[in-house]
Amino acid sequence: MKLLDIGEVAARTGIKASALRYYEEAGLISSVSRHGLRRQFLPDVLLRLRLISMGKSAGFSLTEIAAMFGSDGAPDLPRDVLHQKADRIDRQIRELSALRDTLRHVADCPAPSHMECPSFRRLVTLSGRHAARREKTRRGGREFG
Amino acid sequence: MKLLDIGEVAARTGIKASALRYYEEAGLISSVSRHGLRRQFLPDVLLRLRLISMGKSAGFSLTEIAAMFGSDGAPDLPRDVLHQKADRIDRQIRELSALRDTLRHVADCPAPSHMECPSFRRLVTLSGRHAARREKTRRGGREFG
DNA sequence: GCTTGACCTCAAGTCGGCTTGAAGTGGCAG
DNA sequence: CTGCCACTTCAAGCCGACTTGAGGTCAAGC
Repeated sequence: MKLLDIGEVAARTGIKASALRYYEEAGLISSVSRHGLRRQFLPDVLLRLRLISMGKSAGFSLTEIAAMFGSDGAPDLPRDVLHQKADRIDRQIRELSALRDTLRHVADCPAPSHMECPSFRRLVTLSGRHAARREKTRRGGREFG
Repeated sequence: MKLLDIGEVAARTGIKASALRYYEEAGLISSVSRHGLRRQFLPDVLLRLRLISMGKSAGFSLTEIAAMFGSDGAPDLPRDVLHQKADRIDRQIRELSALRDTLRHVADCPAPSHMECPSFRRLVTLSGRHAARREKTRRGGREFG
């Protein structure tokens, strides 16, 4: 079983050793042994780090990510919670698509002021067609989306 | 021309007044006048705030967002830069889709350890099929994705 | 004309996510 | 045996994005 030195993990993932230590501290990854002082990781950590990176992309906090992927890398959460997370990601994908389309539109549309371009306004407003949820919508709440 | 009081903007968007003031400070939005002390905004600010919210979703910093959407809400950047941003978003969408699929898979797959489930591993590894870029890949760099 | 309450300013505080610096350790090459 | 150098710990620092608190202002309603 070949183990990876923290330095190698850093090199292969592009994540600094300091960040890896921080992740371990936070319970996101774990080293299986030491070689001298040096942490050694199972190769699986690479997969796990990809998962973490994706989670971060999706705007989840490290704490949420830790909760999502339990000890063996498999989510511990009940099915419905997982599906909720997936739904949240779906909404975000829609938002991102709208932004991407908006940027591309703007790159190509010659209108003098985009605020007056109907296609522009339509793009921005798209994906926002549900009522603005008010009230304490703290952490994880979608703002007026 | 009906103007919006900051309180109304806050109510309609779900963004706290303090955050709106912060955004104004940062040059992301601007108030057009005061009623007494109170900031008044053009209705367009709502659209602009949607744009900002989307940009945040996409992981752009406020500074990047400010650069993206110039004074009138229209991006100031050269076409190719805009397309680059759009490409970055596209990659992120792919990552998010992979995460979403992974979550859904895990919610439904009965394998005891997902680390050993080939579909799981495939899903995680998907969207990661280009070489890990090393070196100072600070801010905006995609990690091993 | 006084109170009220939603706003104002400005400085300081908070939180997440790391990074940096100082001081130490230990395997390995020469 | 001696460096060396990549790692270690721990505390402190930093940045972005806000929030909070103290103290102030002012249009509107009674």
